[in-house]
Amino acid sequence: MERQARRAQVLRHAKRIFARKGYHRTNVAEIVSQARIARGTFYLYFDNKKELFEELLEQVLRELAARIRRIQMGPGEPSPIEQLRANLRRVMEFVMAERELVDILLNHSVGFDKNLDARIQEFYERVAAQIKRSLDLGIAMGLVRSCDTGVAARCILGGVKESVAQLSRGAGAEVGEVVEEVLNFGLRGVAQPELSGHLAAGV
Amino acid sequence: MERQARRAQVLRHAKRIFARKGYHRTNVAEIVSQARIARGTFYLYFDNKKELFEELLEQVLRELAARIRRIQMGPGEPSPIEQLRANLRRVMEFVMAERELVDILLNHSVGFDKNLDARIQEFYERVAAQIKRSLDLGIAMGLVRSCDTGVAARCILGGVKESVAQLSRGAGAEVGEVVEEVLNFGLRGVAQPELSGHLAAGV
Amino acid sequence: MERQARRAQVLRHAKRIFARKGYHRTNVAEIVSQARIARGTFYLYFDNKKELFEELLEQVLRELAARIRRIQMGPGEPSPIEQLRANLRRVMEFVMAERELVDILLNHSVGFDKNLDARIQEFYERVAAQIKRSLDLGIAMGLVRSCDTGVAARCILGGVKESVAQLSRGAGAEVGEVVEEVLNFGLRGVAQPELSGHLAAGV
Amino acid sequence: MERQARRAQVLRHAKRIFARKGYHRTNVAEIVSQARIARGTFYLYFDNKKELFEELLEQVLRELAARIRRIQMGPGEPSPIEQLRANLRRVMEFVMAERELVDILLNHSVGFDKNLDARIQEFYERVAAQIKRSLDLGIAMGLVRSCDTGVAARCILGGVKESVAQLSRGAGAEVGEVVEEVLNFGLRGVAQPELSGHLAAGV
DNA sequence: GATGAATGAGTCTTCATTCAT
DNA sequence: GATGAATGAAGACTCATTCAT
Repeated sequence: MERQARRAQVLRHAKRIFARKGYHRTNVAEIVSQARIARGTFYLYFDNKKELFEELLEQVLRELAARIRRIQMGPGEPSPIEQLRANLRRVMEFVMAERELVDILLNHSVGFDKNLDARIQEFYERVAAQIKRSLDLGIAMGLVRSCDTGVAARCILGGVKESVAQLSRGAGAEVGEVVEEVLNFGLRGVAQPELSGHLAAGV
Repeated sequence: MERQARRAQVLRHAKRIFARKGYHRTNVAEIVSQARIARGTFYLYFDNKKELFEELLEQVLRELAARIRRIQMGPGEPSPIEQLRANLRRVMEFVMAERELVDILLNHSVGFDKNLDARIQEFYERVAAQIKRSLDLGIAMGLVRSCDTGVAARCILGGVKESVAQLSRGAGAEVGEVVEEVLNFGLRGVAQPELSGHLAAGV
Repeated sequence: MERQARRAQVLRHAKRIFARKGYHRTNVAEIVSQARIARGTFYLYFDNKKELFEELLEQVLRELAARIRRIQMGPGEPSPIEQLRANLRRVMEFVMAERELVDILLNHSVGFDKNLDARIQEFYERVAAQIKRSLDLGIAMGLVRSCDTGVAARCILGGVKESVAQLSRGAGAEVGEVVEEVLNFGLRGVAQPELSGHLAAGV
Repeated sequence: MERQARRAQVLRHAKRIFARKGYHRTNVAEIVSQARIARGTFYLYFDNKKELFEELLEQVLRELAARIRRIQMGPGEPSPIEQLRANLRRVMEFVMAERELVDILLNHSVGFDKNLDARIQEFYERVAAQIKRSLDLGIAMGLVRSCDTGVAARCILGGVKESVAQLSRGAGAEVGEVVEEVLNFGLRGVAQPELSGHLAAGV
């Protein structure tokens, strides 16, 4: 486990630097200097610079994926809206706890490498598809207005991403308030007009 | 005007390559090879690689800014919703016409340089502020529900960005449909519940 | 003669720039820009940058050589000292009139090119040899003390060069005073001790 | 000290090449090839080509400065003339031992860079000033004839420089003879006529 | 003759990665 | 395992010279 501790140490420092300067402007020299290890040691733990970066990216995608849970419809489950709220809250709390990681995902990862681009693209695609499925179900249940659920899903995803970025930047409101507003906005955007009125201020 | 034609030629090729590979992975050698000019010729028209990139970025920001017009409230003006629709349409049409440029903005520009980052940040900030002002006005006029307009503005901006990206990627629906859906979604997301019902399918 | 005028114009500007920045840091772009001619035109008048530089150097060496006259011993000639003084004066007056050219010779010409180095070396060698011959003659005539005339000739040449540089730099005394002091110093340095006393203040 | 040895190795080779070809015509490729190191290794030891050159220049100026000692007038000190002779000898011996370094100073350093030019200029200025002070003192003591000591100092400096260059070129006499002749010449050039006779052949 | 756009060889410098100790 | 000196491929930029108009 000594090995894992070393890796973690390097990852921690690399994360900070990647978040600040991006992949290309970060050089191995700075990582090893910050992590207080020798240049050669770096390559004992990571195949190369790119692999390290990918590992950080994998970390953030895995964690985010874990925090976005599928809506459960069984009896005894919290209401769907409550589950959405919980999802959002888990995502936003992660954002606040791991700003640097989120920064890497949001700002420094696209256009860096074909494979990685695809990996990230795929993640968002999956999230968007999950939202779309929920919307389609909502329509079937008469809760969601009839609409192009593909586009609507993108709008919701985009709204969340932008709010996440804003939150990570440290500007704007508290996590709780942002969660409520994003949820409120998203729900009203797709809700059946007749139901929209029932969405109270606190949703 | 010969000079401008040459510049344009180089810009055209560079745009394509930057869009595909990003700033760092694009090298001057490839630009000049694609543009069928000699290495030195490049430097007759641009100070350096960065300056060329910035010019492309400036181009897209300028064009987008020009296409997003402030909502006019005077008599004889089209309805605010119609003006929003026109804004969205102009933006989306530009996206379709200049996918590569939009790609550069969306995927390859953040985390590249302090100044450029700030330049882009500022652009989005301005757009978000414009949206927020509209929402605040909407609240005063009783058209928009009471909400955290800062967060809501970010949600709208995010939704547009994500839809734009999707559109640029070539996936999904037609421009017209996307415009309508984004508009519809955004309006309902912030509209007074009583008015939401009046937003017909075609808004 | 139009052609000669053009050449002269370019030479004049090039001279100034070479004097200020040296051969390597002066580029053809600046020369043609200052001379208000097109880049291509430059090559109608000069084979290349180096040739232009050599021409300037040739100019200064030729002019200096012309101003350093062999001492004439016949009856009716001015005294040898008077002839030395005239030589020195002619050299120094040229220095003051053509500082830029002298600067090129003194500061920017050595170590630039094998051939040119040899050319300059040879010039100084010739001057040194001339001085040495005079000293040898002086010894034969009992005017000059017995000494290593090779080294003494170098000392005299060095003294003149250094004084010339100082003069060109604009620091120090008037031409007349410098001429007298250099002459006085040089003569005393080599004169027979018995004659040294006869060299009055004004030599 | 390993590091110092490496630096020294590179400096040694660079010195030789700079001496032969000057700063601009020497390229890093040749230095590393001669020093049998890789291109990148060069930059482990020196920031860039210019810094390396400056270090060599600094070396020669520092060493020369150390070898030129102020004349001490106290009892028990060697006679002033003996001290001058020792200074000259130390300088000339350094010249013979480090011809390449001296070549760099004498032939390749002027007109290369504003700062460096100033650095060298200043060095000579200081030496000239030191000579001038000695002459002024000599006048006060009745040993030196009344003269423009500024110009005389330049003549002496020039004589030494020229002799040094000659010596470095390998032409001419032995160090010992040159020292004696330069000293003799310089002293007689400025001595009170009455004393000039007392300066025997061996000064 | 004059022009100036175009050329491309030449140079410095960076940095991810390796390997002998 | 750890080290850090060494490597060399890669890339940006300059500038003397040419040549079609």
